[in-house]
Amino acid sequence: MKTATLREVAEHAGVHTSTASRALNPETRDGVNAATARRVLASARSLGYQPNPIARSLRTNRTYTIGMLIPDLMNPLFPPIVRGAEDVLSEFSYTLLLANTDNDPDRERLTFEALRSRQVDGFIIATAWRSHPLTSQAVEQGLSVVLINGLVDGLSVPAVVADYTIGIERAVSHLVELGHRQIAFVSGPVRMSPGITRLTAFKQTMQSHGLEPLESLITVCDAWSEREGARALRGFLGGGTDFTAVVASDDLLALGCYDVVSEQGLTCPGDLSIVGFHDMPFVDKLHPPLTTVRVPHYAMGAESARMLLELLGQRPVNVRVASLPIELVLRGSTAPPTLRPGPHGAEHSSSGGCHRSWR
Amino acid sequence: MKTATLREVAEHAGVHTSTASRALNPETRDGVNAATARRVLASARSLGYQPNPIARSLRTNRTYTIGMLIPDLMNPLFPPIVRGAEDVLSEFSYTLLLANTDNDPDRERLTFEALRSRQVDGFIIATAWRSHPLTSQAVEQGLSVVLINGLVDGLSVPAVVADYTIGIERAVSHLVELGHRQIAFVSGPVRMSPGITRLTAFKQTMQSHGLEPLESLITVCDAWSEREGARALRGFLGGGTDFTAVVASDDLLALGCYDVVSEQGLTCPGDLSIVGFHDMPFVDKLHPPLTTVRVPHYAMGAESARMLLELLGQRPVNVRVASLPIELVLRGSTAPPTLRPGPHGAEHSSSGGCHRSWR
DNA sequence: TTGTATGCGTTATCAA
DNA sequence: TTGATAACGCATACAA
Repeated sequence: MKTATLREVAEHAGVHTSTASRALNPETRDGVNAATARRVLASARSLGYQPNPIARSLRTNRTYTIGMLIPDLMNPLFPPIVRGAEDVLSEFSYTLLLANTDNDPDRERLTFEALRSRQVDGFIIATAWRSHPLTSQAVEQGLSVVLINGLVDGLSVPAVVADYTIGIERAVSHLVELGHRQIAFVSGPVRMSPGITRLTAFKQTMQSHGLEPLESLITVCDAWSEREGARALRGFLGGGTDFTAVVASDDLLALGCYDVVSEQGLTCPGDLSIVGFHDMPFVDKLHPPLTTVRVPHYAMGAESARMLLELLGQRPVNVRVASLPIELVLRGSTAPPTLRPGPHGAEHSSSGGCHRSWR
Repeated sequence: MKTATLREVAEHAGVHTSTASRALNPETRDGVNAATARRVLASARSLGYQPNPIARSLRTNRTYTIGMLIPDLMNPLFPPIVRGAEDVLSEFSYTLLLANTDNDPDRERLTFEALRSRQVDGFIIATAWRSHPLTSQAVEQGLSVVLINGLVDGLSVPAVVADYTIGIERAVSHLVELGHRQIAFVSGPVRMSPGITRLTAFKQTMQSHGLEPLESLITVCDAWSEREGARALRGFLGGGTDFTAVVASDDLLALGCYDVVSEQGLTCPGDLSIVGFHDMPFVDKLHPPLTTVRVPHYAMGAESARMLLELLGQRPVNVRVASLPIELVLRGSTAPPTLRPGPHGAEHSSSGGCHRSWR
């Protein structure tokens, strides 16, 4: 089932392949007699001509394909990102080559080279390492790269992120407004861009409310996983420092906290308010529904593709970082702290809202 | 940043390009002097030679790319399927081209043609329509296609599915063992292969237990969505036929049932047992945790890729349908029917376990 | 405005 | 065992 070739179209129209080529290509069509152009187009249609992108690519060094590197499609973060990118890419007749890296440097390198050797026109990279030689080298070599979900330290490269800082700000402020003063933070890995950004934002927001972010109420996790989230909360509960609320840097971390809450016979939000981050699918179905920061993943994916396409365009474009708006989604996992009779009792005292009963 | 070409390698090694090509290609390497071969390989390595797949494809008509058509990556079903496929494809140096179709025939056709014109070596198609001209034509034209998640009526084509029938059997039998007799079924679209398969399995299993599948307790939904699931359950509740349990053909449908349960002030599993299908991520976190049929999506994706690769291999292979094992995951949404005092009261009577109180 | 000629980087056929 | 040559399908510099 071979499709017609340019030559066949040309013969059918009674012109030479070069003329046919020009007529078929909108860019060069005006250099050809309108009548012949019409004739060629008619022939092409009648023969069901489809240009062979392989041959074209060999000639033009453009494949109209984009390589996308993500850690793991099975992390609920990524499907909407990928889908957003694919939607705009396909709109512009680009095709997406997708590869998972599991955040494993070797696998990253391998898949990157595989895509590169396939002559993809550009890359969308979703591995959010702050230090990422792969990206640095790619940029150095003049490859077109757009980062999504994070930045690389010290590297000027187009990127799409969300207003993570504002997200954390909203989360913390919400808790403070509810009356919480002792707020714990479950941080994602600080070697990853969103991890450090959110941790920093947490500390700053606390201070801007006149609250001290206590080291004993901050745990930096090794991964964005439920297990790590659970570990963090267990640590807080056994750590001897009172707290009435937890901000998690990610919904999976928050889910881990949920597990510990029921494991320890506590209640949320009665004993402990919890805020997540990302608004993953179905966290509104949890018990209680998770208050969380909604990140516009689909829009981010779409924007990253638009940015890359722009980068690939003729005219030079200045590097920029798009930061998409974010919102706090109020649900059932946050409430005012319960004032239980404690040794001091005052809401603002260091052990106010003392919940040590669940230790 | 151009990579070295074959010609450069040949010159460096002091041989002709054709010799270099032969030396580099394991298939043809034995047709070349061992010493020269070594010399060529050394040159290639020292120049960092990477074959240009575009040029190779133009010549060989093989791209080592696979096109994958899925309805929507944002449906939690598909990420593991895609990931499974990508993992084995990349293992064999194939690259995945991914496209979403939204089950829209026009978009399907467009993306299919786009991938085809890119000369993908084969297709993995995850749109489970029972009647699918696209697939039929592709097969007719001799394209390599593997279906995943469904079959096309009357078409002999390799496919990977799971034992959906057994899954439904287990679900229904589980409910029957718990004592349920009036069991409703929320069916997916019957124009889709998994939809009709599960509906048929439900009816058969009911009959095998000596129970009559009542039309008034079966609703065929238009989509695998929460909204449709909710609509179905509302219909049952307002339909005048008693029932104590619901089997949903999909977890999203089951989620819709959950919504109606709380909307109507009912309890699950107290008033109503619910079984889902698929074991989507996080349904174990629902309240109550969803009893559901676990479908091995990742393994299915991986198997579909293996099958396609085999199909692409040299020796002809007979069409087959791989049906992967499935299991029922018992969680909190199923329990024995509550025996409330009803007009008849007998457990096995037609209105036994009458729960009309929630009408 | 159209045709000629050439090359993109490979592989495959044929001779030597 | 190796080299010369053509061809895959298209785009483009140049000539007409």
